[in-house]
Amino acid sequence: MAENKILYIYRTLHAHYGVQGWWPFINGGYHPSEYDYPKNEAQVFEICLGVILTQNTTFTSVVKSLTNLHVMNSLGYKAIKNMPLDELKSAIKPSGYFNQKATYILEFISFFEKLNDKIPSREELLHVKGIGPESADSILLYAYKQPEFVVDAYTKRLLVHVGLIDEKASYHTIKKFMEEEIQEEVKESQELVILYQEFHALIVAHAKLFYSKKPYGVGCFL
DNA sequence: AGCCAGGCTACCG
DNA sequence: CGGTAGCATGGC
Repeated sequence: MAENKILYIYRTLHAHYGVQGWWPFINGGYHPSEYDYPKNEAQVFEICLGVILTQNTTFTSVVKSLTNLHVMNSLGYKAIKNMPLDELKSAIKPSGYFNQKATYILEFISFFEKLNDKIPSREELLHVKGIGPESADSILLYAYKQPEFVVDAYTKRLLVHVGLIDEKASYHTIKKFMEEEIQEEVKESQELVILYQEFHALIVAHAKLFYSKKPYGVGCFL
């Protein structure tokens, strides 16, 4: 059976850049080819925290913020909840928008505590202030291993450039398109999760090189 | 020096 | 509804 274009893009990126091993942790770093992360509640929360901090920011800036919290022995929801607001803001300053993000983090923590280790639904996540569609999907995919494809600005640029979606396509449209294309070939949930995780990471790795500045897609081999 | 980063909310027409 | 200003720091 002929592979569809989306799966072709995935195979090509994977062959080119190799396994990405997202999500990275402060403790443990990258873990390519190991998909049993997160291993505990602390790692689940660290991913959620990283998702909020990385909104419209580079992950290297996020690592600085997470490291600040870590050296203060405060890289956990209980510690963050109990620390002075100014200390939190100062710790996450490198990631930008620290006033907003401090509020978002505290909002998320009160939501997270009420979960009692249950997996949140996408709808529930979207009701938390500061969690939009991409953050909700990132949390579900990387922290909770749910098969939700993550769409970001890079994904859209790439798909527009190769002519698979329209410039005006919404987040939802792009997400459903990707999920349907991929599920033509991959049905099993566990396999789907790993593919979604790697695919999004590969798109980011590739797009950093060819889709960061206009005109987008110059030199892209897809 | 200016543009961009792994977005989201609030508010506008 | 769709479109956009504002949010803030750091890297190149």
